[in-house]
Amino acid sequence: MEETQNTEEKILAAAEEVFMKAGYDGARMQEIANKAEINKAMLHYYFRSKDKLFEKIFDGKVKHFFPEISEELDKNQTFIRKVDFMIDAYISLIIRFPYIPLFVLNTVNKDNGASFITKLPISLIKKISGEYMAALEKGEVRKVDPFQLVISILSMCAFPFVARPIIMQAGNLTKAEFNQLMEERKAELKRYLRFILVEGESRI
Amino acid sequence: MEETQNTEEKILAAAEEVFMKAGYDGARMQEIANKAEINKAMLHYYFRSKDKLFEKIFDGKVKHFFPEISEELDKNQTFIRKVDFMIDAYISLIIRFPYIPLFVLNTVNKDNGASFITKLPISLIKKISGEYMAALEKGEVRKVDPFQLVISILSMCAFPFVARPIIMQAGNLTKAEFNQLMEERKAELKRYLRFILVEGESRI
DNA sequence: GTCTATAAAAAGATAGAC
DNA sequence: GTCTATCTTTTTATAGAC
Repeated sequence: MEETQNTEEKILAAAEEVFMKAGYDGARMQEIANKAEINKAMLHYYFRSKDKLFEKIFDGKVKHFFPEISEELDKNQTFIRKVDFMIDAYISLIIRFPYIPLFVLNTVNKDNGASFITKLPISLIKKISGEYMAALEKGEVRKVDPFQLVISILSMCAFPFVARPIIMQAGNLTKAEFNQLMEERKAELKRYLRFILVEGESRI
Repeated sequence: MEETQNTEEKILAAAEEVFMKAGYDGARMQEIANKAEINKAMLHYYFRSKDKLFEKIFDGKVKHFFPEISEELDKNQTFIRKVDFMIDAYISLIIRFPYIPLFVLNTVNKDNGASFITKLPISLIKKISGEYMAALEKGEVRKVDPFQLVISILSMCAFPFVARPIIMQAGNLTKAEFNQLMEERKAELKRYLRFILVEGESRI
């Protein structure tokens, strides 16, 4: 944390924290003001309304909903290695920002959430599908439904984090142990994907 | 809908609808009253407070977060067939009650959500793990981490529904097309699980 | 049990002094 | 830019007549 954090930055940091944990409906402007160590009036002075402040936070965080791997996907690598990279990157990302998945999912599921959906870097999904198709042409991978495949990878990476309290209860885990489980999960998922995409191919 | 739906039932039906879509924080007692076609005072007459009403709804719906397949798991079947059954049952369940996953996940992720977690039928997770271990002993399945496996199955079934707006956007789908995709997903996931657990040698 | 009216509290937003 | 004080609206909850 910087010593020279100005008011706007303090508000943004506080708002991020509160909106992430409580969501839009659960967030309170008073709590944001307290956390930023300023008064409510300042929130409106800088950002006019709760809506506007929320949008600022969403815009800043939405890029962390999907990992930035576009560059990596362009490299000359096998598809399975690209998937490896994606799994590592995605799980690492969410371990760092564990509140983002539920935050984003709630926002886009709200009645007025349609406008937020367009802000997501959805192109990643199509890009991975495209990479898969190219790999299929080369005979690198088995034939599966590309869209379902991408959904499955994202699901297996992201869902455990939104279900964290349940998983912690089921496995009787501490927060540290949960993170450890997610670290180990990377290798496990990479194994799964090999089974799904390449091993046993000769029998099909 | 029954003609002879009394006030309490009307309130519960309305509350369920509103809480499911909006969550606790987003739900408004006035909206529940409107939907139930009674006035707000009645809500408090029957349920005292918003908290109490919410808890009633949660208690009634939480059983639908996991499918009821305990009986099926006890049958003398291969593990892979039990997983098949679970995938079909789970996806069918969520297609019927699409709001439940996000509703439950939000509730257990809230600061005061700890008390709600214990109400989930978490034993299912351990039961499936146990079934897996038995199958492993018999040489029916490959060695994987049982806990990670169960998490993966649940993830692949449930996550697409909480990410529905994103998936619909990415695939340019209508609601009906999305449900169709989820129906097809059953078969795709069953294939995946065969690749993961028994390689290409699955004999049905 | 059901209603209208209203209290009580919470929460977003603004006015105006400095 | 920052603050205190206040307004307005929303929302939960209750009182009391019928």
